[in-house]
Amino acid sequence: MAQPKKAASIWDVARLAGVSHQTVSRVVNGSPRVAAATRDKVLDAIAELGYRPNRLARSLAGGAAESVTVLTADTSLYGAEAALRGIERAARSLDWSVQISVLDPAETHSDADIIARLPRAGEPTIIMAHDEPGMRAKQTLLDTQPHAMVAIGSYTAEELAASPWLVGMDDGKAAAEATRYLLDLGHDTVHHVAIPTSTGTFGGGRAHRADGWARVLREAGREVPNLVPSGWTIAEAFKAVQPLVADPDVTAILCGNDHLALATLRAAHLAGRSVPGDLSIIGFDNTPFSAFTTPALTTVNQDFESVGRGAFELLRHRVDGSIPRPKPGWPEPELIVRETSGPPGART
Amino acid sequence: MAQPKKAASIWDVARLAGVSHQTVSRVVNGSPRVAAATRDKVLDAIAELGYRPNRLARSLAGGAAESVTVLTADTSLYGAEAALRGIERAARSLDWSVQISVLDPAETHSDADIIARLPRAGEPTIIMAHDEPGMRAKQTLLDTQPHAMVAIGSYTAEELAASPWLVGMDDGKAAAEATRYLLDLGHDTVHHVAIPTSTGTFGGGRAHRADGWARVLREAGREVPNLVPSGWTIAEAFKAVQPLVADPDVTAILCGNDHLALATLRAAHLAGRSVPGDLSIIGFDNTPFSAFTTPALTTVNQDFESVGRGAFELLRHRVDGSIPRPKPGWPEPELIVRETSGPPGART
DNA sequence: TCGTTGAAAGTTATCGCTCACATCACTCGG
DNA sequence: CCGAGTGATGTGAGCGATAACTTTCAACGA
Repeated sequence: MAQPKKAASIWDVARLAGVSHQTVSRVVNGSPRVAAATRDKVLDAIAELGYRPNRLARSLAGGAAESVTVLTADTSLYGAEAALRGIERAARSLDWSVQISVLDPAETHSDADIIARLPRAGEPTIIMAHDEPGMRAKQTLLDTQPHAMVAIGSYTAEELAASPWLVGMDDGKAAAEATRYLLDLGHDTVHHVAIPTSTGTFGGGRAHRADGWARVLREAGREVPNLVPSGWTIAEAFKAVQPLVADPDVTAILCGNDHLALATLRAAHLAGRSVPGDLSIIGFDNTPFSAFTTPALTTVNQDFESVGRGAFELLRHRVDGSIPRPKPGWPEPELIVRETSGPPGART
Repeated sequence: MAQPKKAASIWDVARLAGVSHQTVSRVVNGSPRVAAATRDKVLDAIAELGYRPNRLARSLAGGAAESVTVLTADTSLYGAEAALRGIERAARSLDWSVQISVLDPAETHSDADIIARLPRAGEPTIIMAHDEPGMRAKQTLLDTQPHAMVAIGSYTAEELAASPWLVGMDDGKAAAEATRYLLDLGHDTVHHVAIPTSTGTFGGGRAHRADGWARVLREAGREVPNLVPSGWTIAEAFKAVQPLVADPDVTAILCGNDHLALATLRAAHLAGRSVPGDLSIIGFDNTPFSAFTTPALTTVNQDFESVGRGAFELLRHRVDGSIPRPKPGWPEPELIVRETSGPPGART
């Protein structure tokens, strides 16, 4: 066993069972036109040799896909992780395999670079990245194999309808809802600490969370405060929100995700401001920890896992050219009110 | 473009460049024995056709591995996620591809089931799972392809030395250190809320964190309290620690990971116990959020990403039969004292 | 001048499997 | 009693590369 003894091939099984390789193939793939006795012989041989089909050879020969590659920006983000889980589950249940490839935000990936990550031309691919390299990857795939790619992100209903290769949720609407909720609570205005994708500094400008927030403020005739940009890490956010929590006029902050909200909560605490008494904080994503912070975070729940599953389904259909576009069968983002939000000056 | 136009193969390139397919192969693989003029012709053809090698075919023919499959239990655990990131980074830098396959803890996976997840016989595999299915997967691979598998986990120095296919850190030592630290602070004893892998109910019984904890208590001549078992989720932990936080005699709790610690912190808060005044809480893993809770969690830092990288390196060497075993070049687990720990009855 | 040498390029076999077709042995209707 | 029909198998050709030879041909030394 220590010796990497060559693995059994379909031919070895065929020889041992005394049949042709094609018959073995039929048995393995569950073809109905095989005599029961023959099937048993083959099955025995397979067991004895410990044979198992080589997926590589199979896809090479058959052209059957049965494999997805996920191009992602950062698996440490809760949303990305959950979506990946959804993809994996869905794929697994159909016996597809899942490859992941992390796009480094620091590097500039050339088209060739991106293409090189796919195991073969026409490889079904899901893109989960909204940063510069992600956008580039999207464009590259759109140009080379539009029928075998799908992108996950946050899009408005119109965008989703316009591009059959887009999957996502309208978190702009959710951000609007959260903002309106804070306004209704009596806050004069709401500040926004934004995740990098919301700063709209690169092509495409996915700034939906920020858009929804700004729209509601304008509709309510309020001043739209400068958006506070933050990096993805909690530490960056902690730094970014310092001026905000130090300003006593700021009574409500909508954060781009729960990590930023946690940083804001911490910063507020250290600045001596009580939450939600002096300051209301709302997060985004309903990250598992969010229900257990002190005070517990008010946040927006998003079912990323379903989105991941949906992306896989859509991709599968696009690849085999069937059904045009399945309905997004997942719940809309929804505000979950916990303990970090309340009326201004409510000193609990 | 809408039509899944067949991708260019090496033959197409050869034809266009007016050379043999082998010459194209030489150019693609950077063989030195190709005339400059020929190389240019081929390169032009490649560019014109947008040709790119098919990895499947390449591995089929060459036998070159260039692919790892990661069998993991749960990508939502910080440790697993970080290790996966480490693996991906290391693999990517060598141009290997990474497959992931999530083992469902609820299902009982048969050997065949596990084997079926690997794209081919002898597929290099890294196992990151300590639950029932993970153990089974480990055994299966150990039996069928010991030279092409590596397992990540927490092991003692002796275990690591004994099994050349093991990679990990000695978190038992770290747990011991944390326990000793609490004892030195003046606590009579330390309670332990354990992650599922520490309850030792299944084969192998990886109970290192709990072991280290119990050992120190015994060495100090203290009573070893009953270990409090918890599930992986924060909600489960929250439920499990209720009796603990309700008991005023409990002054120090070591938690199996930061999520459990967060739940404990929350439960303590709701039970009206101040931290660290009435109760000290220590977590494990130094999860990103742990520095930003209020109060900030004292925890044990572990460099999972390095472990992941190390696992990949080891696997690579095992596969090609080189170097017996590289030294684990990552930092040992280390206690990070923040705000949730202090002397008993210290009412800050 | 002829054989030697070695770089450059071409040929052929293979990897493990699926596809499309060919073959073979029966069974059944006229 | 024979050809058609049908289910069970076998045969051969790729899929897209790489590996291991073989061939071609110009340069070079004796």
